[in-house]
Amino acid sequence: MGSATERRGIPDATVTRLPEYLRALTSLADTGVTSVSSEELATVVGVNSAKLRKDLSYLGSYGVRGVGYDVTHLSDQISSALGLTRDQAVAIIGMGNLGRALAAYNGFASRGVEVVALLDHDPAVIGSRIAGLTVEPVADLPRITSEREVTIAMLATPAGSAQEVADLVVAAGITAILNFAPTSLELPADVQVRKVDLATEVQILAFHAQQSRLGGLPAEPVLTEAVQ
Amino acid sequence: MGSATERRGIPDATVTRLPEYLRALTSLADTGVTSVSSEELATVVGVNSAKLRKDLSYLGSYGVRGVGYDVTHLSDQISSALGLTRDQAVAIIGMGNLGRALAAYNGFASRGVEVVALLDHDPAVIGSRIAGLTVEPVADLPRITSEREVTIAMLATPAGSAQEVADLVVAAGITAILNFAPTSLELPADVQVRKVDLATEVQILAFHAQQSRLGGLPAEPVLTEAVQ
DNA sequence: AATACTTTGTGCCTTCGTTCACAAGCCAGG
DNA sequence: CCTGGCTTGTGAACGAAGGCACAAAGTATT
Repeated sequence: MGSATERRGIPDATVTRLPEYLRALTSLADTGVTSVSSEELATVVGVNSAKLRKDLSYLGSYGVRGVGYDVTHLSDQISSALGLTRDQAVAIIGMGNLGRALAAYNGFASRGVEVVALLDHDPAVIGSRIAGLTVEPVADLPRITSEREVTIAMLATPAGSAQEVADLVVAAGITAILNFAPTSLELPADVQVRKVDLATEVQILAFHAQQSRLGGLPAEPVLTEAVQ
Repeated sequence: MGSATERRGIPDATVTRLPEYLRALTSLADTGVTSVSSEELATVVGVNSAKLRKDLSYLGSYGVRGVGYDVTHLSDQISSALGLTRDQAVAIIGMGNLGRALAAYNGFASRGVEVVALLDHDPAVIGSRIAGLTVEPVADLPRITSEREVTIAMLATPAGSAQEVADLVVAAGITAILNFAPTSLELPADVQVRKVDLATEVQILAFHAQQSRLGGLPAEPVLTEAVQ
């Protein structure tokens, strides 16, 4: 992640928080708020206000001292920094349970994400319609990618075929992958991969659950740190 | 007791990686491998081998110098450290697209996660069967939690009701939540929350995709003042 | 038994991220 | 215009995480 060709610009940790800020700002705007202080916004998203200000400072100085930030303007700036000036065209590959759920997920549209293609390599699935789109063969990925300007692929295949499909994705010219398959992918360094592994998340929670179960003891209160 | 399970203060960053190691080890065991070096395992999961060794050292010294780690034994130790000696009983709340997909996801069983309850508060959904379970009313959560020893809740409700439901979850005695709703929750400090937000993940990738698009340029990456 | 070889476990240094705390800057009111 | 009250933006201290490099500790070989 932090390795290789990282432009000395916005730190990774900050980038991962920007979407949170954006969501909170959008929510505030919906309730008619036009101006917000770092303290207020920080409370909403649950972070330290100094961290929030520093994060925003990487984008430029868009706050007004003594006043706060203009909600609309800040939203625009964050959107711009994230590259959301246009919707991101996403292809979902693997139409199992998860793939279908992703295709039908209605939380994307309002946040700059548009699903433009559904792919599978099972002939029994190809051609069926899911969430308003027709499932297409994986083999068509290169054509689809260039025609619809796909920038991001969501991999929802079984673990066994994830690497193989990921190679196809990269060959098709896509450089950003959201990997839902429970396996790690070996890909060129210039391809960005983020991983969402549900069982992993549960196991991390299991650890903390165990800690708090053992934690009530009078022994050592040494580790009462908050996570994240 | 005095020997093996001496896990005092495993760093968060390590905890998040342990499930990855466990998955890789399980996969290795399935292919008949009985012993593995830190270098080999590190390659499989895509991390630095020194980091891997340091991570494992927090659990204790289970490697043999000159040889490596016994796959089965190490798996057991990690499982134990994570608190996976028993399956984690999980309740999924919110039976929309995502909740259904989670309920039907077949990647849990083999990794120590058992879905023991599906909940919703829509009477039209309650009583229907999904993935072998009957959907129950959210109001029954306290009883279900104690009867089935639920330790973790997955929140797959709309953003609007997430906080409200989370409060119920906590009131029912659950202290670990995996939040799929695109909102941040305000909860007591002793409740562990992890968040999975799909749109956020895509937006993070969008940033990196944009970076590599602009990558070759010598100019400044982020200064978008002219945009209005 | 002694030497050669392999791999772990970890001390130390570097890098990255977080938090504090305060000067700088802006608005409002008199 | 000046004063007082807020809030931003950031230098500096602190802390967590990452990675190098090597001594320690084992196996294999002769």
